[in-house]
Amino acid sequence: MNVMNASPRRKELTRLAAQLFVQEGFDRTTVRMLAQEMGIKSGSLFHHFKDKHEILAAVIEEGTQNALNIAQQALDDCGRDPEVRLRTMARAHLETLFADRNAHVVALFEWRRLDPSASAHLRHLRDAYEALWVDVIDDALRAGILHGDRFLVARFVLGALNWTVRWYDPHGARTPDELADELVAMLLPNADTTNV
Amino acid sequence: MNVMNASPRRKELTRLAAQLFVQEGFDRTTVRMLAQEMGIKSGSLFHHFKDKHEILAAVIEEGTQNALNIAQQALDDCGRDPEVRLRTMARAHLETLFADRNAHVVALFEWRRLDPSASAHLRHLRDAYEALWVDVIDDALRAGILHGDRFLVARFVLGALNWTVRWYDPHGARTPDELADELVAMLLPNADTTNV
DNA sequence: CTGCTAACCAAGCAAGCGCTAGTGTGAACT
DNA sequence: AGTTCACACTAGCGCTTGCTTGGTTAGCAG
Repeated sequence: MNVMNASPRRKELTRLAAQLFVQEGFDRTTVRMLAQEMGIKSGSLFHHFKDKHEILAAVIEEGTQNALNIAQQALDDCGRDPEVRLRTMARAHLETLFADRNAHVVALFEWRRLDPSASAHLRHLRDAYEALWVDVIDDALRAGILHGDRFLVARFVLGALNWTVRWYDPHGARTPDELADELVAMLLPNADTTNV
Repeated sequence: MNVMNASPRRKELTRLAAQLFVQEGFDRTTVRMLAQEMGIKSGSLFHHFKDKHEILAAVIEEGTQNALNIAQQALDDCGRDPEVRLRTMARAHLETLFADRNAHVVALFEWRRLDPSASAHLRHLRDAYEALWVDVIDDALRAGILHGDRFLVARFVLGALNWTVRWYDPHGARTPDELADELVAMLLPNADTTNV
């Protein structure tokens, strides 16, 4: 079941919803709050979305689909060198994470509020994204610049990156790209990228 | 303001609350559900806790205090070698994370539902815990077995470890200790700890 | 026996919740 | 000119929420 954000109006509403979901959390965000933020009355909201859960699904789909597109594009453009691909992927991850910050925070922390049907569809999207990572990490393992179990390494790296939404300020001292490079440098101590 | 879990009755109620908060999330857990799980009526609950938010604070305090104690103890017992200390800290972290799993999952994902007064007190506890980590990582940096910015490395490592609650099954193939060792091995490729 | 306290219960209030039903309204198409 | 349709509104239903109130019970100290 594809949720689809066809109309531009709906896409805008989804963006606003994402912001509120981050501020308040899904459960504490009422349809009346959502409607007010959108400049309409609460009843009108159900013309665009069949129920509150569909709004959540729309938010998460939007963010995940974007992440997938950006990562795919970045990988296509960056050549075959395993170290470069690893760095590219880390950069792409943080780039989306802070470009679509609201949508991703919702995806990471409100995942469980999805109803089962939407959850199944969105898990496929997320798995596709994770597969890109496992692929890149596989290359790095074969090249001998990383060590360990492929899935384990992927999850450790994704964990470290996703956790950044908890403490990193994108307007602070470091750019997302620098942050990504620092993580890769920590993992690949043979390269002399101990700058910054 | 210390929340305190003085009475043993209250401690038991806190443990049950943690379980429900994990299952349902704080917002979706009603006082009636909590009361039923505890074998009492919803009104009686407010004899033990002044309001629902105090239950959340009690859960989080319990878990964080435990983590601090365990880590402190483990560090006191493990000598001065930086690599050993790093491994010890990672093991201690995963040990608490899955021993007091419910309390920690709540602490990680329901943090924002705390009211400001409790939040301030508990942030101090958490900062004290994070300080232990920064200390250990400082040693590792000075010894040259890790590279990068001290806070950055600490947060990447904590991110990778905390994220494990999302995918790791403590009853699966790997013990928490093995998991911790794999992470350290990934970070310290000079050591030949690529076993398991 | 009396007085005190911790622990509990029954009943229910006021507020807020997601969502529905029925009704315009103005722009676009026929 | 008539029809359609996307979009919005008003009003409120039925239910659940956190929490309060006033009272009961059992255990224990003097």
